[in-house]
Amino acid sequence: MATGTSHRAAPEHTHPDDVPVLTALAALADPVRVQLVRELAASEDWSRSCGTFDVPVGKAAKSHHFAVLRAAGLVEQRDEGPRRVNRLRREEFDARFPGLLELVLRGD
Amino acid sequence: MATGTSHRAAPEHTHPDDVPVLTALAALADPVRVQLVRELAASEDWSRSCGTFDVPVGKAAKSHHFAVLRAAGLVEQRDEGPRRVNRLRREEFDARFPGLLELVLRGD
DNA sequence: GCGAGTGTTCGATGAAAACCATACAGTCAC
DNA sequence: GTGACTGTATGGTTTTCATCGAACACTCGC
Repeated sequence: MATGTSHRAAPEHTHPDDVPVLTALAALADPVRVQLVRELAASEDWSRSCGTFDVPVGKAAKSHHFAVLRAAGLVEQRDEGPRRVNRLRREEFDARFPGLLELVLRGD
Repeated sequence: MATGTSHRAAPEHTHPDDVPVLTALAALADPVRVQLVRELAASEDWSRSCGTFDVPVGKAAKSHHFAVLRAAGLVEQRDEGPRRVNRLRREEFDARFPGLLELVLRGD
């Protein structure tokens, strides 16, 4: 086998270009996911693993929310040893849905 | 009693400025409501009563959806005789959530 | 007043989604 | 290998929301 050996299934990603508007809106219409996105936006790319996010739900639910964000083209994930680190797809998502991310990050 | 007599309760409106982001996103994360907003955007202000929108739900559900849109600051309503006519709050909503409405109207 | 037309409210139902606890699958250090 | 750690998958509960049918309220023309 080649180098970079990982026997774990790579997470499935969806590019923002392939995401319907309704999917993007539904993904962002949840307080927990918005909090994840905001924390992620305030961090360096690939600096945060899923477990480091402080949201008031169990880890199973957290994992589910990350899957939703991935499917909405908002988050990219990569395996780094035992943990899965994240990156907010700022530019790609912004190119597809101009202003939307900024709106969510701005807050109230 | 003064002129313009209406014994019907005026619909409660919420100004976009008082709408949380999550409420706005949740309101627009529904296919029926998006269709209503799009049809409304393609019509003149105050030209369409609730019944004239062609969505695949009964009138009870339709009434509910209009209430949600009102609460999200997206729609303004006024009673005109027996019917309730609508207006999309384009500028006010756009001032509060720049780009969001345009995003939804653009479609996919 | 009466009847037709329009829209809201109420109660109930069904579907979707969030959530948890548990069990499982990798990765790493030892 | 064993054990600690991290995240995913599964099964089941709870909550939320869209929907409908029926009843109600209001307006208007007759």
